[in-house]
Amino acid sequence: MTDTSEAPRRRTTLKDVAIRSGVTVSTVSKVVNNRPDVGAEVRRRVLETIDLMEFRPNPVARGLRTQRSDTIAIVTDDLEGIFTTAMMRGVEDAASIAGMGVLLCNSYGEPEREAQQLRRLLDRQIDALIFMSGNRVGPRPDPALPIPGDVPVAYLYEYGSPDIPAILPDDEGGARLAVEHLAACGASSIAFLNGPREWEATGDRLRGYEVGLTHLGRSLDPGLIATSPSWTPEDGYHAMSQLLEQRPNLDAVFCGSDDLAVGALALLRDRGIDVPTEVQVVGFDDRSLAVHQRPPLTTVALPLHEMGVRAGELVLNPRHAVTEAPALDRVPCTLIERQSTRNQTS
Amino acid sequence: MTDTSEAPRRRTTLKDVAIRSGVTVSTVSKVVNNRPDVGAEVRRRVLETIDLMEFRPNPVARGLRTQRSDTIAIVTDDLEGIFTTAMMRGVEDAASIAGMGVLLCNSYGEPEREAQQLRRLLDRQIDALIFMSGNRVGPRPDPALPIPGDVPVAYLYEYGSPDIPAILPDDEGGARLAVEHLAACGASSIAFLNGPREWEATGDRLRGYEVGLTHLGRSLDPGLIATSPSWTPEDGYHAMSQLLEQRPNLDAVFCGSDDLAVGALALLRDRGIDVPTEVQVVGFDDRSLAVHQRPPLTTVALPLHEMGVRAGELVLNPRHAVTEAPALDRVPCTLIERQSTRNQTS
DNA sequence: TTGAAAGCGATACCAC
DNA sequence: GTGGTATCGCTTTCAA
Repeated sequence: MTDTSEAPRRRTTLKDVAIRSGVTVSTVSKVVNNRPDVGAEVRRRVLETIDLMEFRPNPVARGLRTQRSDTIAIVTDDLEGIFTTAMMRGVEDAASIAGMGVLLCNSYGEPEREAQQLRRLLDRQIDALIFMSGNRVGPRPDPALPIPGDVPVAYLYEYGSPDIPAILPDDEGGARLAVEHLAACGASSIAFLNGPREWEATGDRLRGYEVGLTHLGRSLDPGLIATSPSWTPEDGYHAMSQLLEQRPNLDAVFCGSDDLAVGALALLRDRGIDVPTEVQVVGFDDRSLAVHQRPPLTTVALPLHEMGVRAGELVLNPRHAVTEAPALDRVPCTLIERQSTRNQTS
Repeated sequence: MTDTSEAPRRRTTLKDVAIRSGVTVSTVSKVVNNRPDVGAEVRRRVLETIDLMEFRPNPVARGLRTQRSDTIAIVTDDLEGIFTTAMMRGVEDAASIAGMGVLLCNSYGEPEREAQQLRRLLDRQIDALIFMSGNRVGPRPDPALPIPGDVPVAYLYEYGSPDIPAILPDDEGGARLAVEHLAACGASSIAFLNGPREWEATGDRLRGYEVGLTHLGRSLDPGLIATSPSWTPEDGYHAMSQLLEQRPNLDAVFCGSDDLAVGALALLRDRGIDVPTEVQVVGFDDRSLAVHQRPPLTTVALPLHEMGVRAGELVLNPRHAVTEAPALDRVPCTLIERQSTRNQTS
């Protein structure tokens, strides 16, 4: 095998830099960690040598000494969850500000794997831990391994023991947002095409729908609520047709997910009902498909990135937790206006 | 905040064990790494102390000394890819046999991120590297950072410079499998409902379809081939209807993906055409939805797990690469027989 | 402000 | 077989 890559020549160390710049390792170390007690001229010289020699401190050695790793780990049960990436980016953004890296681990939802992963992570001196659900908010059992008290922990998109702070989306508030938007756009009969009951978020969204209507001084009509047995567009399609059967005069429908909304849109199209002039539609989740619908779907966006950021900040500044201790942090959703609802200002 | 977890008491070290068992650290180290040069009695005693004290060697310290991390990293461009998890499990299985752990990193498909991640990984003394595509086989640029020659590298579900071995599914062979199965099940007019041309795998599958038919001594009929503009069931539905229009007498259809097959099944159902008595259907990928179709879908399974295993073994035994140097390893697909095709033996 | 030296927790070479 | 000890690369008192 002809070797195409660089020779594996020994990496330059603190000592190399020290010798080259005519000081001792102590001094170089101070410069690297930019401590104040270093003369300006010396610092300049050392810094110069550092990037001349392309020195990067060995994190393993540093870790041995400091017992830290500048790394925070995310343990998830579902890599493929459609929300993992967005949340992870949030965590990474928060982490990188603090000069930390993020590690992702998959427990496959198996406690045994989780324990194994945690053991590994803890052995590698992880500095903080975030347990994240990939696609579904809900309760979870305690970590498969007791976490040492000096490792901050948070739940993200899931929750459990009140000892561990959790970051969740404000599904209820999001649903209210949708209802209020529809009302503001002139809808008088707003239906709710809900997702499967077993999903915790659907309960929250239903509550938001009800609270929203009530708050608007409107009455609740059970005939305006349909529950789809699944999240698929197909079932959304059927549920929408039911809804129309029960309440032919409805002029708006709030869907519990974008997928359901896709189904609803399809049915409305098949029936020759125009969106948004005859019926307005709002989805939930702001999946990428929302923008590609005809018309582009107005939807409630989950604050995934922001949730990740908060989780990251939370574990990086555990002092917050001590003082404020917000066991449950509900992050507000935002409404993304597109063309499946009428413009509020027109 | 009342602390519910264990006190963070200092972890037990090699030295602790040594003292407790009345030997020196050298000896304990030997036992831990089960070196032969240790007396049976001493070994027993030390081992006993080890699990009495719940000693686990500190991988950071060990890493500093050995320059290794017992960890192999996977860098993927797509965490949410529907195939990531299965391949990752394969890698993990191969790794765990060698006592290695696996780290997953997301480059988000951005070279800059990839470079950043690689820098981090290399700094942390990763022992091997696998670049993995989450959902689509295709060529990729060289690693965003030159990889030191002593770190074995492999591509998984993607490929690039011939210096780096690649593990890919044998899409062509898989397609042949499907065609041959359909023929064996008595199909005389086998259509191919292909996916979008831009996807490399569809080309391979088309070739397999053609080679398969040719090999069976059948002629190729362009009218039996449809190309769906996307992978969605909707487009599969339409393509299937086209196919029937062009060749009303077809009695089998091989679909380029399970999703397309779902669409095809839907159309056949709508048309009142029975599967498998009138038309037999085979999918590709063996997604979980295949088994839930009516009838359950016969499909060609991608050897994802096996591919992961091979990638893992490859980077763990780079000597193989030196001698055999299989730049491209095509792993055979397997046929999963279900009820959308007629039983071969009946 | 700078430097000397003691670790962090393990491995490995070399005596005994 | 077992033990002493230098070493991996860096951080961190503590003196100078």
